[in-house]
Amino acid sequence: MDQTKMRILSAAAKLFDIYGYKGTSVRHIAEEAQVNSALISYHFQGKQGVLETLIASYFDTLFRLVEEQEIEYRDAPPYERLEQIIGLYLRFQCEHAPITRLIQRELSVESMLAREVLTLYISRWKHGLSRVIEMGITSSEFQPVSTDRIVLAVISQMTYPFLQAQMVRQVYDLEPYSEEFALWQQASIMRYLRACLLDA
Amino acid sequence: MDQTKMRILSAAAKLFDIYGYKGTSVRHIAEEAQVNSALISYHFQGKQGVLETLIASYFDTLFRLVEEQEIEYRDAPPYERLEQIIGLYLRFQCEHAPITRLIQRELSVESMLAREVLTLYISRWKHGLSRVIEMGITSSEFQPVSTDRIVLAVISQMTYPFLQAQMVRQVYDLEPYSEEFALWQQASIMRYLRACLLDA
DNA sequence: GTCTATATGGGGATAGAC
DNA sequence: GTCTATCCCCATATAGAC
Repeated sequence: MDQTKMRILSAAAKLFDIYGYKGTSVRHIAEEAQVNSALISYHFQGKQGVLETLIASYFDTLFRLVEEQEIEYRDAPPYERLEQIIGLYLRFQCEHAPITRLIQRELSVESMLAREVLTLYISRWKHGLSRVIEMGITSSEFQPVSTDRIVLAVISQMTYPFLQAQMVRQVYDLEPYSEEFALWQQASIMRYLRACLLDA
Repeated sequence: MDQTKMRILSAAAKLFDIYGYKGTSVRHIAEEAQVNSALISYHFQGKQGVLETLIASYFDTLFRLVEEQEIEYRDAPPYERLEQIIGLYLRFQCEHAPITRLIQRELSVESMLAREVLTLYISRWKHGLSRVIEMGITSSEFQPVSTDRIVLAVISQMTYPFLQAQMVRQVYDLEPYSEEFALWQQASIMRYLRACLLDA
């Protein structure tokens, strides 16, 4: 990928994150990327193409990492695998915070794109967690519970603080991108999971 | 409030929810409300005025309900009060789902309005929960924990499934506005709180 | 309070030169 | 691949008649 395309993508990611997709103009992206505005249509067939490229590469990278980790922890017990996958998701969200926020926000509006992202990517994103839980239930290491509901609760705790980073900073006096926050978040989620999956 | 203003407000709430604030035009609101588009500027000084009115009345209603409940449960033990306030927040979110989604989405974009909502309303929204937890800690009924972090985890579990209602329906096969979902959500949050506040 | 008509600006996209 | 100039559309907001 040549330099111009990269500059456009990172400028767009930054501005979409801050002002939203509709709140960001092609001209503004071009200015931030220090690139002529016509190049955005040339390289990405328009503003929506930029968004789609960002989303696709976000999930492609994530799923590649998940696959690598699944091979590495193939023989680990479910609880440990759960801990690992949650750690991976959290780290990834934090390292790709602008696009995470962008995706989560745009998913909540009605659009063709949102529906496609849900079916193409989000179900697989969820599956990364639910398969590990189901594995633990099958092997009787976890209580038999409604996997979907548990996964939804976990994803809520993982994702909401990143989406509402300004709220977290301003109202909760916490820094959502700090190492300390990530550690607490993981500990909190694992405590929840123990209460659901291990205790009666 | 006369009928025209009401029609505009409910049309706007519906469309802002579905298409987002920026994704909704004044013309579209007027059409949905079956009202002349000039009346929106006349009654609310523009599109942003409609949004501000919706947000203000949402929180005014919520805080009124919270105050009423605080009087009613004045002498109840902290755990029961916690259960009550969470139930109230959940019911309110569900009954005012479009505006809840709208607010949560728009909060995540950088704007003057978002900052004002955070300082004016969200801190008080959080306080409704944190004061009950702090009360329980003071009376030694709860473990001494970081209230802010717990409240953030609770709010995440309460709010994210409503914001991402389409995801919940399409990927999790759950209906976020159903009675059954609300019951499970409350039970799940209380289980989390017991694990944090009561157990070692 | 409500309407019509319109002013004014900004948006995304592209044709065509280099 | 990159730039300039421009087209066309749609948005918000308002002036002024009723």
